[in-house]
Amino acid sequence: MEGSPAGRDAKDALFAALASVAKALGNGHRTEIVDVLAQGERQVEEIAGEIGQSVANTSQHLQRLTHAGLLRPRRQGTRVFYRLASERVAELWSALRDVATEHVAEVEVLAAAYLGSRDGVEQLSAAELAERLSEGRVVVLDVRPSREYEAGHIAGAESAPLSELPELLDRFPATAEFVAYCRGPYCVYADQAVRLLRARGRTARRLSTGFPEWRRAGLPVSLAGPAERTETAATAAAPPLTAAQRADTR
Amino acid sequence: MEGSPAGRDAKDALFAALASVAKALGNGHRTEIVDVLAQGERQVEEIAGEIGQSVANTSQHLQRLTHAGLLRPRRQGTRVFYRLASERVAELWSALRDVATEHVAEVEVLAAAYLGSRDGVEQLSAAELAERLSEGRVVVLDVRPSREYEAGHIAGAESAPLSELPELLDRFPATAEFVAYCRGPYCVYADQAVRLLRARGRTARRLSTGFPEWRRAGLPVSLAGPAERTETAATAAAPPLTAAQRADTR
DNA sequence: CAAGAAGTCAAATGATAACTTGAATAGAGT
DNA sequence: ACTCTATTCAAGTTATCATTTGACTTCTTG
Repeated sequence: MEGSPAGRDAKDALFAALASVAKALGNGHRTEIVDVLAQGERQVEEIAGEIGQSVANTSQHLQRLTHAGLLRPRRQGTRVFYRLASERVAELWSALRDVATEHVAEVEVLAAAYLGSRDGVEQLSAAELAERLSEGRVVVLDVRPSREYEAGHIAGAESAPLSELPELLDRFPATAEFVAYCRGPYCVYADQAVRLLRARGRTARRLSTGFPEWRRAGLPVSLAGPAERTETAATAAAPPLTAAQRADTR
Repeated sequence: MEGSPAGRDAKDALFAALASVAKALGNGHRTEIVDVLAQGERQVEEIAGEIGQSVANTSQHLQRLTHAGLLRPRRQGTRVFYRLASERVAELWSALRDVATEHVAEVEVLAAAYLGSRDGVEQLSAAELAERLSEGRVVVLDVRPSREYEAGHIAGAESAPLSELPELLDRFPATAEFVAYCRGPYCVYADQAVRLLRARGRTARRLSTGFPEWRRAGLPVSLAGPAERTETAATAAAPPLTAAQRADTR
């Protein structure tokens, strides 16, 4: 009854199909793609640029992800825009990242190598930021490319791409408490912004996660739309999106 | 600044490390292993039996999972017991299954082939079951092997492995409303139990998920321990385990 | 210390994967 | 119809994966 050869082949086929989704995520370039698309849809060439691969190769990766059900392409004339198939895909990516962060020792080392020394880059959880934000005690900086800011950002955040950050600084009092965020926990921009700010004697920390996680947690965001609208946990889409919250409150 | 070749190699290495976890799950046999281990620790030979593979091959799969950080082995004399590295691994498995279920059309077909026609096997969400259970309106049957029942089960459930189910039936009134559950959404036992019960004119449904999901949702369970104890959401470990809840309430 | 049991290792196999290169589509603009 | 652009396809190479087989290690027990 247990390992009965009865349903053996059927069971193997079923679990192989479940595993096919993991297989699609089992490549560094494809996880990078998912990470980028968590910010919003992109066309092939843009994605290729982001992951530093040829367009042909990127196209094949995109097709594997699509066939695995993780992406949904949208044709527009000669262009193809890819986006995540659903919010759940972003949640899966989050869960994967969390497990890797917790159980793969190598990740810590590689993250330090990529993000730079994290000494002096203090982190802040989404819950803490939400609290301070509601009390108006912080200046929140969105250091992603401005296009991503425009597609949606933390309610009340300023757009401050790294290149423009120095000039923007004069607008804020010397005592301002800054919090920078970008795409996710392994996005460099926020770390660089914090280092830049601290080098200029400012008080700055980074959000431990990124915009997609903040949004999934139902925290207040501003989204691009017919008319720009601000959503909060109260007005957000029906289900309270519990799955994302652990990722944010740690 | 974007695809700057500066941190290119470091970024690739980091994302490759994150993807390594997905790679470990990217094989049907290994996902089966994770599914089994979500019920509790097992030794190599048992696992090999469950997945219908040779011990040597199973051992290598177990080692890949271990090196990826998903499992934690425990030696005891000549035996090695494998278990999931943490609850988060089970959450990752859940997230993966959910995405596959939602976005991979093939899964539905293969599930039907493995579980048998699901006509007449009505499902019940964990939330619904929790409600009926608290009102004492159902008989909950744990149709996993009794060892798994003993390691932990839904509070108030009866152990009813398929082979013993027919005899047990006499103990319950003809009007009893049964709910069967087993390892997870793709576990056959519960479906078979429901069909068996209905063939005998009983009223029966299956829990849509399984014991691990129920437990992670903080719903009441009985766990094996020094003294058998019953835990509920109130007495359970500190964080309310929000991540699991979506999986259960659907 | 010999014998057995439980796992692991090593080598060999056929199958997939990743990336490159160059060619092929398929809309859009002229 | 020509041409440009964005994307995909096809073929080929090298690397990695899954599985089998048989030998090996390491504990336990007589």
